[in-house]
Amino acid sequence: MTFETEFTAPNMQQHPPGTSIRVLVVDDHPPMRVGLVALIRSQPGMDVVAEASDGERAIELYDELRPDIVLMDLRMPGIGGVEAIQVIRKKHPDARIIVLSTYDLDEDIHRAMQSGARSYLLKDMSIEEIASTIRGVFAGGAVLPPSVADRLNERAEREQLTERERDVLESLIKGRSNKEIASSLCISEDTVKSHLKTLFSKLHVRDRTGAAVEAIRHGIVHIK
Amino acid sequence: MTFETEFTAPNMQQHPPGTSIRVLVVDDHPPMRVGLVALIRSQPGMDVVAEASDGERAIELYDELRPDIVLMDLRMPGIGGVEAIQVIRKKHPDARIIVLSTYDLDEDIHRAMQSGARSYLLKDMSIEEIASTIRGVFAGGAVLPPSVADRLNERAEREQLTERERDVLESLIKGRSNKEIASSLCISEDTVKSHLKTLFSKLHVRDRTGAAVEAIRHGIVHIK
DNA sequence: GTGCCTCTCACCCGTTCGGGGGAAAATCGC
DNA sequence: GCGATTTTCCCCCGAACGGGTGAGAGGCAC
Repeated sequence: MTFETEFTAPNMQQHPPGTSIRVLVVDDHPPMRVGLVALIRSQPGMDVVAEASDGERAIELYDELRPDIVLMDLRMPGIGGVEAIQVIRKKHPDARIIVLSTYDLDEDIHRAMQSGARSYLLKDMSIEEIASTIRGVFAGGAVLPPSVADRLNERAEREQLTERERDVLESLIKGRSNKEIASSLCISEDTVKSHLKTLFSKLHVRDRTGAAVEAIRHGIVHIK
Repeated sequence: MTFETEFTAPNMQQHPPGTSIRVLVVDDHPPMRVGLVALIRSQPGMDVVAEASDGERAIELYDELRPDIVLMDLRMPGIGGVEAIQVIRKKHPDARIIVLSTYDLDEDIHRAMQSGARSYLLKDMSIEEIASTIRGVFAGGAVLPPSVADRLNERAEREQLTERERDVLESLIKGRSNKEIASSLCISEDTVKSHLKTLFSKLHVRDRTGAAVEAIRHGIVHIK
């Protein structure tokens, strides 16, 4: 699986005169919402039709308004961005959703893209990049800025964890010993150690502490 | 050390007609800067005199413009917010700086306040809270919204780590064994174990993995 | 079927880790 | 100077951990 890098130039798509790209903005930070709305309204041929501060409201507003583009933050209270994307795309497979995240947590990028997001932007990008990505996605493509495509591919090249390995990892981060992980997952301690061995080699670490740090660093497991 | 909660009502301070509260906005995320600027400009008696996207530029601009208020993000590339606050306050002890952070990482709150920030805001706060805090700090007080004061006090009640303990903790998070930590800090392995014992009890964990997770969770040590 | 992967479990063995003590310097505030 | 804190080091010891190796059961693909 490789992500393409067809980054579009600004204004590549001329929309019909009189109509605008209708955007739904979803972010839990009020000043960020103000910024995104101002940014979009300042662009010719673009308008904000609604704002939401969580995933649940975003789903409602999508159903109601059918915007052309959704600009979706990932980490939000309640229903997060990834889940909201899944719900929206299930009902509306043609929904065009662009993920906008603070972190370059590769695991979240991956989950969002697999859930059907068309593009992924980081908040440290310029307003030009953001605007041109909206135009590009509206024009129909899965538009990714080069830097993001690189990160996605880097993530894709990383070794995948199995479901069970993830379970062990989560349990480990809760501070449990091998014995406790075993009983919480209803398997033997030897099996836990077996999973840990493959886990260490996949994450390129040599002990549980390294595994915990690496998992948190890459957003494989969320704490907080 | 206890932080007071004298949260001010909006518009508590009437500034002289004709003059405005001159604000410097510092944040590395372009859309967030747009939002903060729009938010401030929309408030009567407030204006943005400049924007910066990193600590270094913020320091330059403060020297040049002497704004009434600095709205400062903490996590930025290059010189971070805490260091920028320290530099500015050293030259200008009367500088009024408000920290604006995405995370409620208690350790960063604490460092920023100890470096001389007058108040601390989180990005999930409303534009009303942000505006009224700017007015309050301009009026002269150290204004903290109640929720933030709570978090600060919670942090203050937590047990303090000594410098050496912090060194050991950082080294631990780099994935080092006790022996490696010892040689990297030029002390004996027994000393490392001794520090770890007190570290575990202060952080209320029982092993190095728990210590690593807890340190990252509370922002005591930054990864990434 | 044959292969591949995942999940499960087992045994051995050396190392590391963490808890329990104790204690001597150095630093700092009062 | 005196007490508190910090930093340094030491000992003992059992439990936990991690590496090596092997292997059976189940699922899926070709």
